[in-house]
Amino acid sequence: MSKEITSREKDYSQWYNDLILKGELADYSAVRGCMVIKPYGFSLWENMRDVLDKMFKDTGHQNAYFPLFVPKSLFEAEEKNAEGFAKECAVVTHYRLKTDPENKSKLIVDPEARLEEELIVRPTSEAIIWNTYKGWIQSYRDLPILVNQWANVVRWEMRTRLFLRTAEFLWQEGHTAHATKAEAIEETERMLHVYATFAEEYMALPVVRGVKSANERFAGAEDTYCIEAMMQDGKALQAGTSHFLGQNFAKAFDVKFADKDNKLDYVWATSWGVSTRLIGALVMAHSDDDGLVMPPRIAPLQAVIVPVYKGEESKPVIDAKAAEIMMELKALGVSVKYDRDDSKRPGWKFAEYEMKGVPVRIALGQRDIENNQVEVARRDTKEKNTVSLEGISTYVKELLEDIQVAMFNKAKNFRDAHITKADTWDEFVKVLDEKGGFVAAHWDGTPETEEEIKGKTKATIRCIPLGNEQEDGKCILTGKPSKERVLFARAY
RNA sequence: CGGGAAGUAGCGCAGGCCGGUAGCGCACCUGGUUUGGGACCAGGGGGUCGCAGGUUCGAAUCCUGUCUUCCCGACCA
Repeated sequence: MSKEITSREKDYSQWYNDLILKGELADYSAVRGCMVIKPYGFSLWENMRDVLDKMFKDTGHQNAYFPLFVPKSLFEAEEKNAEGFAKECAVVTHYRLKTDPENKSKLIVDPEARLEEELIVRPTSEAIIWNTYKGWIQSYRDLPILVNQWANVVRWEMRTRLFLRTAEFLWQEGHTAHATKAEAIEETERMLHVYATFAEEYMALPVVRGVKSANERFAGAEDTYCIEAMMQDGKALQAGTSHFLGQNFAKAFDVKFADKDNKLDYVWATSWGVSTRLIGALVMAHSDDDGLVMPPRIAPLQAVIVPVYKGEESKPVIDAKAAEIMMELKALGVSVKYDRDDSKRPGWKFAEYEMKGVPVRIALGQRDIENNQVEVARRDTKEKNTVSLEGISTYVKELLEDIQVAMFNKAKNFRDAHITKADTWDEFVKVLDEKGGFVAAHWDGTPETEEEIKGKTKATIRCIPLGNEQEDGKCILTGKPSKERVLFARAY
């Protein structure tokens, strides 16, 4: 069984790659660092997108779309933001190819078609959006602007990994403009909580809500809020960020508004995003050595019915019963597929749907029909039960909810068991090396200390949790006084 | 971007050192028997060896360059 997947213990990285490739979420492509998201993986993304999109709209946002290209002069306007991304920008310098005079079958870049101003392929859209907002905002009556866009962005990463870090990826980026600082901060926090709710309730992924240290802050932000998740190998993964941008972009793009007293002030801004990286988080948080495990609420397929034929005459009987069950399940809003492909045997299908993480499998054979029952298997625990056909659809519907809750609890127990307090340097290093996970430790609050800890251990401050307990202590490295513990971890 | 490894049929691999025109398993196609955890029998199709040059009578094999991927590192909201 599962002969095709490398076990976590043997090679965690290979296990992850195997799941993505063999679970048919994505493929490598001919372009360095760029992947093909396959239909099954894209279906998962669509489900995530649909839920998030509704949450954004329920909190007052509208979708819009801005250009892929950003003129260099706009890009460099907000200095810190530009600096932060400069090293990983793809740049368009020409607008035409021509036939190679030395080889008619080849094309070359036409040296005479150089752009007067280079275009940056967006690594994020603050620049082009704030340049646009300048024209949209004159008075407080134009505020707030609550806009989101679903888009692709490009960051020329040195080293890529499927879903976790690719040169091009899909995401959403919300960009809002507000009349007051308080309102912008409120928005930043609201969207962080939207992300946390989505991660926990739909992806069954427990997250820590927190604030980034200065070192980890988004380039151009005053504050970066984040949700941090814990993977099965004990490494942390940033699953979403929400930024309070202050007036930095308004100043860089000269976006002012007149308040009720006709006084001019710069607009306050936020931006927030989650990406297809969440799929990587989902894979690494829930899957096992037999394949993917999909949380029911966003699973591309929630249930599959596998017929177990016994002779030619059993086929119409089983097909008819399966059709009944399908109808019932669909009526309850369960996505279900009947796999009557006769070229594959049941055992093959069992393994296949386990690989793809389909939450519930129903095996239906002649024997079952005679006994008015089916065999129902749940993917998360591999438990199999014989269930009466009476009320089967309700049973499955409830089982899907049970699985959703069980997956979250399992991941949360793991996460909670991997938050370890450390009070001495030796202890700190030992936990990182031997156990992994988050280490809650005191820190003197300086970027220099964080940098030094990173240099020594590869661990960074993942976040300062919101509502963090205040407690006097001494910095793990310098021994200087500290008022609270922060969460360190090695991270993706 | 530095170090290491790899690229031969859809997938996984052998062949390469000692150049002579490509092989195995799975998958695929046809027919049949099957079907409660990756079925079996018989017959059959498919690749010119990542790409581009070079050496040679002849290159999967030797040489050079290049592209893609994996692992480690540096880098990275």
